[in-house]
Amino acid sequence: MNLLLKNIAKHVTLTEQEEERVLLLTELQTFKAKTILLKEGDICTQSYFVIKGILRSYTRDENAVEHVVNFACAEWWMADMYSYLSQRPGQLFIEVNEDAEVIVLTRENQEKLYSEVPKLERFFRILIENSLIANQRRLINNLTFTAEARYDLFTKKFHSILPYLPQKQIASYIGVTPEFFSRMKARLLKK
Amino acid sequence: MNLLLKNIAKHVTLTEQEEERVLLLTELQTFKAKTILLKEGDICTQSYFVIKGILRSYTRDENAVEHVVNFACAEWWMADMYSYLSQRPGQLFIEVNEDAEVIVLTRENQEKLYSEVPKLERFFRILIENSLIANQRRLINNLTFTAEARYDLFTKKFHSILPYLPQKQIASYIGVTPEFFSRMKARLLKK
DNA sequence: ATAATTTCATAATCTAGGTCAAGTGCTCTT
DNA sequence: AAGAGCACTTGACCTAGATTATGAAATTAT
Repeated sequence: MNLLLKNIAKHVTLTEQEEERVLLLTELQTFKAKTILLKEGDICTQSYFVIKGILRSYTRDENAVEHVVNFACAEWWMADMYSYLSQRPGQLFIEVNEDAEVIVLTRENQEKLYSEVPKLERFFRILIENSLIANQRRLINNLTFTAEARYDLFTKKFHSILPYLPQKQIASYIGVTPEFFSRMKARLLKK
Repeated sequence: MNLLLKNIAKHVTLTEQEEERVLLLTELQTFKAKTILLKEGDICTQSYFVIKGILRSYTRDENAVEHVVNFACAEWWMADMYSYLSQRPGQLFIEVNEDAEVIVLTRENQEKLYSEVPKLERFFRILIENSLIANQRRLINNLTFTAEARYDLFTKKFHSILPYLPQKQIASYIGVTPEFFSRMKARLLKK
């Protein structure tokens, strides 16, 4: 359970009482693969800190084609940030890719934590900042790199979970069809 | 000058003394079109709140092709967030598109404001949150929409400054070549 | 004003990546 | 153990968008 506390400790130092509060206001839960934690149109009332397993977020376009937005493995957070922050219906699905153990933090409890442990304002601000930076970088990468280069970056970012990801999901994340991805991989192996 | 204060007031309420501090720690500056405020490799030590005119950020890829990352017009912030937050060399250029009047906030003064006016922690957190949301949405749009649909979204987001933007920059922002963009526009006019 | 530079349009050709379709092996039921 | 469904591959064909090139119009500098 203290993986979350360890993670917080990387950015701010809490007293034992403050750590106590964090433990009390979060909850460890386990989910089987294929469980859907959030659907399009839902309001995202909780965020997930992954201890074990893999989560995945995606949207469906007007042709019902799924587009993977992100994966989260151990020590990553997952939520539909738009919906979570605005408390309005979002467009993301969040699904369990591999049997998972996650720490659940409700929006409500996060607000409580903000007032009871103000240092956490700083912690979450840093999280959001990092998330923003990662997003901007990915946007730039999508604009400037070819599918092959994007795949290369992907393998670096997610190498620890690579063998667990179906390649149609990887294809979707980097923005190509599964057919093209399959061909591309075959081409890369020849080199 | 109080456009910034008005903007802050949308999210947090400051006392007169606090507003005083904000005014003292920021500075109004004017820049001619084509001025380069930040270059690739620089450390971004200040962020800009636009009062008048237009700023633009972009990267150059390995073939020296420019990719527009964003535009900022009145009441928008502009910075290389990666570099600004991490204080490490960034990859963005920031250039003045149209003669501009901007409020400059240095990283240093922002830190001062955080400690002198803690409410601003909240203000800037909200800014970053909104920025993250906008970015994620754009990423999803790029993955799910065609160039034509992306152009449509662009005109909605930037309609107020549309006539001032060279179309090669618009093309770059939505991720197509100027030639293709020109033909696409001609095609759209026929409808 | 005039030269120089930049922007925009149009056309011909090319290619990264998409679509549709068929077939092979998996895994998961039951 | 048999079938139903997925995930992946491969092939033939298609298209959105890139590239290269050329010239006209519009800005900018001299």
